Amino acid sequence: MSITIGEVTIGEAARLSGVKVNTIRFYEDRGLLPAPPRSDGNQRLYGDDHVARLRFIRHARDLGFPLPEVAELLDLAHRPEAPCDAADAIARRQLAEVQRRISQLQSLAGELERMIGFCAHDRVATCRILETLADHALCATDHHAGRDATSDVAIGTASHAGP
Amino acid sequence: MSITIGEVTIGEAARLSGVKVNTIRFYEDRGLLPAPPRSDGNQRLYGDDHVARLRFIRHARDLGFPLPEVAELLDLAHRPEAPCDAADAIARRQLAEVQRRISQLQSLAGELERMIGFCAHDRVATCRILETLADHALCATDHHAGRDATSDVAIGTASHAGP
DNA sequence: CTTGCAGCTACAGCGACTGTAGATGTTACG
DNA sequence: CGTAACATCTACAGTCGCTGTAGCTGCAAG
Repeated sequence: MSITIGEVTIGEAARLSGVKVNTIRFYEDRGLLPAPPRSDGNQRLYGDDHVARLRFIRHARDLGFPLPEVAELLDLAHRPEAPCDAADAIARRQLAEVQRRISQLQSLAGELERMIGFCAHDRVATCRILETLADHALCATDHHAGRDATSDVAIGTASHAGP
Repeated sequence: MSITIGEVTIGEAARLSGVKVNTIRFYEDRGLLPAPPRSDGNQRLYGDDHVARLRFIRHARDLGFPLPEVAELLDLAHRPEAPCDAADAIARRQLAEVQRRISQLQSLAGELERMIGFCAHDRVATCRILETLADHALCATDHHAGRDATSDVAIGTASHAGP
């Protein structure tokens, strides 16, 4: 018989996995997806296992795992007897990273909200948003510089002071 | 007189602004910072206005504004008579983007927490983390594909089905 | 006069793709 | 069977926002 069910082209694999065609080739190049057999006309032919692997990669990527960690997870996934501590560690590391990014973004959102709330919707000259950026610019690096910044510093296109 | 106070080298400007030397040159290249005058020995000489501008850029970048928007904000900042709606719009756009990223990351963290919570800390064969990735891999793209994925798909190195 | 750091230009590299050019393969229609 | 339209092939450039490097030159101190 030799029924090779589910052997699909790269385009079909892309459709089935939700990974773009170019990205599939990219993953192959990076060793995340083994090189598939080719047709007579040199076209890649993928089986269900490839497609499943692509979906695994896609999901892991959606969760924010960088490619090296995705590779690690894939590696673990096909060694069923290995202890799962490693996978746990990777997931926890990733969770910590994600939480770090969330709190970073939250303080950032808070500052943006404050900026927007203060905006008088008048002229740029009195715009709190730009003032905030300029003011913070002046004080944000006090730990770098001892010099007391004069408050009349222009943000404009630095016209160079004549010699 | 022609007292050109505060003319500093690039290294000093870096220290004062918190922007790295290479990054300052990069910003100049990208048109965010005007090319400063040079010394006899061809070295850049920055004034207070340049340093203030660098601090403005740095703060805007810290808030996550991409460079083109930073450029827009800088543009606005030195046109004091322009209405500040544009700055407001940029800030609001940025806030929306940040909030979008936060909620994305939060659902992501939720999923990671669920994965980790379910982990039996046994063998990979029963590891919920890897199963979650594989399972979701199988259902996550149902909207792409009509084909009902068989549940015995291996994630392992796609050994190609013989012809 | 030498030492050593700071600055100069120009370019390669990161991560994770995306998009393109130009050649070939495959398929549908007449 | 021909042809048109589309899919795939390889190979490489571009994206973003830097960072780091190599191999120079400038400059202040001892």
